[in-house]
Amino acid sequence: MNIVALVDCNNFYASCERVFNPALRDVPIVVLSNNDGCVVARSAEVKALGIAPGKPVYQIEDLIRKHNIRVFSSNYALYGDLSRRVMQTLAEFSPEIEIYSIDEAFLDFQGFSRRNLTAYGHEICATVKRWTGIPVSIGIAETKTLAKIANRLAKRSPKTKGVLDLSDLRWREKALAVTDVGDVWGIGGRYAKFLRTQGVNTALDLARCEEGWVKKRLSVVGLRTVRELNGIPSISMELAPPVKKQLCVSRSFGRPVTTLAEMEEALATYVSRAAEKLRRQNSAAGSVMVFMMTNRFREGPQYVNSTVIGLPVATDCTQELISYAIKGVKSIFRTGFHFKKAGVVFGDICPVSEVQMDLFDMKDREGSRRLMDAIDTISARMGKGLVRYAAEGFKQPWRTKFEKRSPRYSSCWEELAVVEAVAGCDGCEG
DNA sequence: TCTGGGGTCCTAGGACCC
DNA sequence: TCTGGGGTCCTAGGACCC
Repeated sequence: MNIVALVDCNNFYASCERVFNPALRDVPIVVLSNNDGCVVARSAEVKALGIAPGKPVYQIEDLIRKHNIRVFSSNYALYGDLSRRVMQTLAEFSPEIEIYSIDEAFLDFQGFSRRNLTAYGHEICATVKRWTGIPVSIGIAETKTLAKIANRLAKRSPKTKGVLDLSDLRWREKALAVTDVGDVWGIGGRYAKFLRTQGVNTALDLARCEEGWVKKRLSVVGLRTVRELNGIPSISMELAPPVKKQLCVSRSFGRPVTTLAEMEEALATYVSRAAEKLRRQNSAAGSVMVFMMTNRFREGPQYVNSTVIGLPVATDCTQELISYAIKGVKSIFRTGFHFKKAGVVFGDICPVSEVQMDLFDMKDREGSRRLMDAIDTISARMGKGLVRYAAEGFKQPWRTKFEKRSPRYSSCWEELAVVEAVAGCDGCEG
């Protein structure tokens, strides 16, 4: 029998902030999106206050003051590093693991069925907590979609102590009956609304829908979901991270951009980040799309535009990609607007080894390859951003804000956590 | 003053070809 | 008055995820 576990970190970003700062334990915490704009993560205390995810922070200033909520900018260096540690720990417990997102992983438990899976789950929770400081919950079931539901219930019910095994049929129906259709993995806001108009209100209602009808109204994706709810595995484990077909880097600006020069700097910077990602997966991009937009939430003249530049020869070389992107920027930039956000999307991505060459291509590709290797090596050894293109600008006044970021405790020498010895401390051993 | 970022997949419809 | 049929490819838009 197919058995899969979904391990999900509890309030991951908020939990990360607590790992190196015990004073934050039991204190309400929110973590903000880029530019310190919206709430993207909440501790349990904040969820209890009813603050919705995605809430713009300026709309909850009063609540923050009243309940003394601690507010943090996103600290991706910290979260990424702790995520890696959690995943490494999980890999000890199953030969097959799919890292689904920064805070979730599916473990294949096939062949484990004779064990007491609930006890095994508790052992995983305890080990991850001990080794990384991060609390996790685990849902176990025959399919990924059911494991998601099990996980959600495990988080909600204190009785489960963080682990719920739904592989027993008797429990499955009960679990589906208490799960709102909108809380099913794969059913978003639009589908949930539509399904409710059809009298489909719970996961159990959805599981009992006729397959032909589901396929017609929710496409084959919805059909897979329904089958999964009935215990038929229809979404397989992805053991290796898939090569990206599209790579995007976009950011809101810390303050409005009004000049072409600044817009070019910003785009050059984003292209540089995107090109690093591209090289990490050994790919080359065949097209570059750039876009820019004003702030749709503000009064004043609005402008949104984008342009795609097809490359004669696909490349992973930063300076070449920057030059195409700058051409795009020049073609769509207009003065007289306060730009809020811009970005770059690489498309027509193919493996570097399969790049179609051009008979009349005169570029020194071997030379650029060596340059890229050198830059990537320096960045890896000496720190990101140490070497960069002049086109990226120096002061970068438009940069995204992270004004409330905690120290990068685990990935930056200057910001390591400091432990002060206290005389007479009896908690120390040896 | 202040409203995130980065992805995937599927479908419908148009263009184009024979 | 009359206007085939079937296939492929591409793109835009819509849905979803964290």
